[in-house]
Amino acid sequence: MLDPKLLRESPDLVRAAIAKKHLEVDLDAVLAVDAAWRTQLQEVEALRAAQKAANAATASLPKGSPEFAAKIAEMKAVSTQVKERDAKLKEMEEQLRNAMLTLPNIPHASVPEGRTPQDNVVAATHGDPAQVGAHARPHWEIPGFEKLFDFARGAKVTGAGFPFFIGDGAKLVRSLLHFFLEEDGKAGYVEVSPPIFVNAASATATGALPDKEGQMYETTPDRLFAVPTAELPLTNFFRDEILDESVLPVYRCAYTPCFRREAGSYGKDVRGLNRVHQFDKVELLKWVHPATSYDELDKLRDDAERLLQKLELPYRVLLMCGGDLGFGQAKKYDLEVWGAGQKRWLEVSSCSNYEAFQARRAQIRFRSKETGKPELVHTINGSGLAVPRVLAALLENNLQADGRVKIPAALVPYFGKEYLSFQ
RNA sequence: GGAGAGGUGGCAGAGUGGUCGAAUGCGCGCGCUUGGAAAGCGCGUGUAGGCGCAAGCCUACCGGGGGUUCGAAUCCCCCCCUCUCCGCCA
Repeated sequence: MLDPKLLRESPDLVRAAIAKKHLEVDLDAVLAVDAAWRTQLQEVEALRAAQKAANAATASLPKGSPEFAAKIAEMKAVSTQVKERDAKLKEMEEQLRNAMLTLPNIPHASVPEGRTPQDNVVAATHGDPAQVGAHARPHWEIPGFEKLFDFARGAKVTGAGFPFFIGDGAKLVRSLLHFFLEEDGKAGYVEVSPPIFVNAASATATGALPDKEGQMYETTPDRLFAVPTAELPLTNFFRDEILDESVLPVYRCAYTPCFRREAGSYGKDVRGLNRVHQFDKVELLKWVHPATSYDELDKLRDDAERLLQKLELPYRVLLMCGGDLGFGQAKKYDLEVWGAGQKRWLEVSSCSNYEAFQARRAQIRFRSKETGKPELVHTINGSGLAVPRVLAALLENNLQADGRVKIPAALVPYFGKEYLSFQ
């Protein structure tokens, strides 16, 4: 959600933001709703002030006296009027809130212009895609793949996109998670093991509701949502709180399974481990002082990149253009690992600065030492990292002539062996 | 899951349906006092929204939502949470 004051004082900034994100929003309609609401608010508050004054006067009159009775009769009329206008005001408040929710966050000045993924800017490339994967093939075509990654039985037991990981497959998942958490811990992120279901209030505060309602698994009868990312429980940790400025920045990481219904996905995207309904991911999240948020975004991106470097996987960093930015994001980098067999880039981390957009909706603030007043924090998050696609890239890039997969040196202490075998 | 008790400001804790944004204490801030500190004394100390150049003014908020009433922290209903006891259980 945007700052209503910004909308009133600088509507052109908001207009430019909408254009840069290539969204269709009727800003004038929002402004009109806002103006109407303020007029109504002033009317209601004036009436209330009168009502309060009259009530105070009544209190000093002797009960049962003619003056008392007269005053009450008089106030009945005011009361009726307040109720009518107040009902109208509530309606308009709801309208205003809905209108405000249609306004996207403002992209940072450094975000490139552009409409489609083709307009994203390659900010960095690490490793040489051409030099790896001599024996590469799509991971799902590696002989013996289904022994370690059993999609067919997963489909039987639960449904498509819920694979079983078996033997070395399961062990590799566990090794990666352990590796990620250890490395993230060294980088200063405090490990958290959060609930993997959140309530509607939490889902709403981070914007998952109502926008992505159909993308989440929902439980009955309690109406809890299986988390699509640890970002949800993690961000909501400080919901409706005012932090001491001295605790900022707060760095946290969390492993959770992530659940996504992925309605509407199709094609190559969904082959093998590229896109599944349940997957494991370590999420990095920071709550920071607004003055430092872009430095913190870059540092978080470095932290995520370092994981890929240690795994010796080729990857690139995309700076997302305006049109490819999420609704609430001010700036975003995607980390894409090279899938040597599929010959595709696979997104494994999305590092974003939401500035105050999430914080306003979730009411996460800190008390400014300077002003003594509460201010909204900036929130930054990114994966560090998502397991299945890293695993897919590992299989494809490190496949040997003998059909085994070489485990990167950094991972060997966790995996316990230098090779993964499909036998 | 059952029975009971309770949710009030940073914390503790009062509050008869009417001048209660809410006593009092603690904490915190500023000042006085002191050689310095403690104690003591005085003043101040919530959040949000609207209006205003500003000083400031107005409105709302006593777990959340709804209701009764001219008027609700106080009465009624629903929900959430916490505590105690019982049951069940990894």
